[in-house]
Amino acid sequence: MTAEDDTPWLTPEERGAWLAVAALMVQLPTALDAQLERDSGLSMFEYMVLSVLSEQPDRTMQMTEIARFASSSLSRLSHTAKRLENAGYLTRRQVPGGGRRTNATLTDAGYAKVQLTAPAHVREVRRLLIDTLDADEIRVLAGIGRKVVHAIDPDRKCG
Amino acid sequence: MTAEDDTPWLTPEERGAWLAVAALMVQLPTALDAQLERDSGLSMFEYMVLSVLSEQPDRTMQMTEIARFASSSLSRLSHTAKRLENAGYLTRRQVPGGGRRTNATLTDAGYAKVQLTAPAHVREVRRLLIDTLDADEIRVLAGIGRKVVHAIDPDRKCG
DNA sequence: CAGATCTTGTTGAAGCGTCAAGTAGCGTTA
DNA sequence: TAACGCTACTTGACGCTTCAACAAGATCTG
Repeated sequence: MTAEDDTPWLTPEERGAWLAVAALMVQLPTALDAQLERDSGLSMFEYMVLSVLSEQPDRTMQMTEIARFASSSLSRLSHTAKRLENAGYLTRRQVPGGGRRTNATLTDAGYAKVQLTAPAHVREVRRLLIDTLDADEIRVLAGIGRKVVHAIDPDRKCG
Repeated sequence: MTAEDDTPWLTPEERGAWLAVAALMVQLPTALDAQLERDSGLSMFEYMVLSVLSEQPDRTMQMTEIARFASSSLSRLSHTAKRLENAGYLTRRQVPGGGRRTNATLTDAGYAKVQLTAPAHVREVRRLLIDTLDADEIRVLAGIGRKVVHAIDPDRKCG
């Protein structure tokens, strides 16, 4: 905050953008979590796990893949998978082949849960994000997201 | 997912933008938290509290104001304030005037902590967000943030 | 002035995420 | 074939956030 140091402080415009992003970064997850919790009893993260499984042809994915896709630690996923397994939404099984790989598979109940949950969730994503912006903003936003994610982790596989 | 229902599913472009935002929304807080934790032992939220106090002329703010500014519940702030108070970074005092208002004030140690922590934090915000984008993107991003935050909570005071 | 209600803030319990440690299969090296 | 190391995953403990309940002061209302 002093006048003369070598810290590259933000300009007023940059600061404004940063404050706006910080607010979005905090509030959007909270808002989406609230809708999911209220309507389905799922957290955003749980929904992402079930959702990504539901998009696979065999409703199956390896734990590590799911974790990468959901930007989560394997530990977090393992805890959550246990809860989802207890709830009857998925099953886990060692992959017979090699290593200690584990596959998670969506059960019929899990698939039904996603089908039931998706519409209201998509509506909320639309209401809060997509329909709030015009086509140009959406295009720019997609680019921004990809650039920032790349800055955070240059050698990431998916996303 | 079925062909005929009234759910306004996302177009491929919209879906791409949403996935990019979702990734940003999850990874940027994690990355910034990691830097702060590593270099200062503070969480992003703790830093925001100390930081906003440091910007007040008298280093003082009412709890409710701080909570609004940090997009947090009063409960979360109360717990965190207790920890920051125990760490010697701030003090709390009932406002003598009316109601049950409580003011938090940054101590000298707290102010020093912010001064010490800010440069590396700003550098990280620059590295991951600001310097990754061009001026146009930053301008658009600021607008997007404000619009989305407004969609989430139309009658919010600050931000 | 008694009671109701609103705002503001704190507290304790429960749940989730993180971190460090442990388990498990497999390849590689000696 | 024993020892080491690597990847993949799980587990338990600890810390933070949330949620519900409570507390404290002010104001309104009969």
